[in-house]
Amino acid sequence: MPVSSADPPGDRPSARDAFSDLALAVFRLNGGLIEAGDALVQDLGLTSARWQVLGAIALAPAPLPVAHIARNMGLARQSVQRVVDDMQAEGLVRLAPNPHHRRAALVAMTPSGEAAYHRAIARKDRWADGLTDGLPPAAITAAVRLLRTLQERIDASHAHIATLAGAPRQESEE
Amino acid sequence: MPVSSADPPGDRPSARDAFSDLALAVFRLNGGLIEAGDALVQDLGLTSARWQVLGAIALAPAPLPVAHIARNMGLARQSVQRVVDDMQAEGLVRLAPNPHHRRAALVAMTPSGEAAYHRAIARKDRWADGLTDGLPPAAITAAVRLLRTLQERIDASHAHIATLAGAPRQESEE
DNA sequence: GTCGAATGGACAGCTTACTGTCGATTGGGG
DNA sequence: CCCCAATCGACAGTAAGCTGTCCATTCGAC
Repeated sequence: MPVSSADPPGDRPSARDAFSDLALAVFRLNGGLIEAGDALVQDLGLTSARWQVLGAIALAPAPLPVAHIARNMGLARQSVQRVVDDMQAEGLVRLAPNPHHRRAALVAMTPSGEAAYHRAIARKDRWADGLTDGLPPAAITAAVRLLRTLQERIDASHAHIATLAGAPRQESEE
Repeated sequence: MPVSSADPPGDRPSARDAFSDLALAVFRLNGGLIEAGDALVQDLGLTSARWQVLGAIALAPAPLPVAHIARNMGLARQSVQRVVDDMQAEGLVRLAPNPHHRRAALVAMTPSGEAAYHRAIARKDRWADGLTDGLPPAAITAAVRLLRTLQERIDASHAHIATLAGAPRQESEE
């Protein structure tokens, strides 16, 4: 998405500008988290993406097929598929036959995958302790709630976006 | 980065878990914003990435070389370079000679680039009005502040990460 | 029982970020 | 004055997301 203009001249910061600032902050933090996550687990044979997939596997009560994992993560099937293929080739994950569907194998961690995942979590926890030191937990959870609310509204706004983008004129006057 | 485990059993949500939840929310919202931004400006010949680069150009008081724009955006030079090349090929942006450096041309918007950019902003504003409706602006700015604080701490934590990742043992005991 | 929709994987190709390496240009220290 | 460090662009290659198309499998409606 976009870039904010400088916040407003004199008055209260409009929700518009606050939203733009938030979008910028999300883009930057996304990059920072991925970069830091990669550095944190690099020597375990993991990356941020692999770690996230392992997390989705760990979170599920039973092994799932790739497409199901992708749905849980909010990603496209193929994105997860490639990561799983790579991890399978390196022995972090294995594919178990699915009694309910012949082609849709179930993805499960190997012992070495579990070991890497747990070491990753331990590192993340110690890292997070430093990052959140002195920040009120309530502030963090409030931010999480706000981000999730926006996420839900965005997911629900596809029709509105089509209107805004499709409307031939009328956008010159906002 | 990672995935949270379920939030804690009975007690207060630990900052650790809140942090994991925040990371997840940031990943998802990042994806949602990019997707929505792409849809919003698609017919203008823009993408979220192009729009952000144009924003960085618009924000600067004077035209800048690619490497400088990239620094301002927190991205790698090459990422911006390719987007600029594409936009130049399509006439959204033009390269002006740099009096101070023969090879480092200055990037400036063409009139058609400016037009697209302003239409994009108008759409974003109307979209943002809907998304933030009923949300207290203070909540948004508070979230922005939190995200920026974390961003700064992450940027400053590279040494710490190296310690956590490098320390051969000791991570089994957190 | 059969057909069709929903779901899943495979294959191919695109976008946007990254990295590393190279040569060109500039400007400052000795 | 010269050389070195910093900066910039070019080129090449990687990671991680996306899309679209195709075929296989399953399951439910009829």
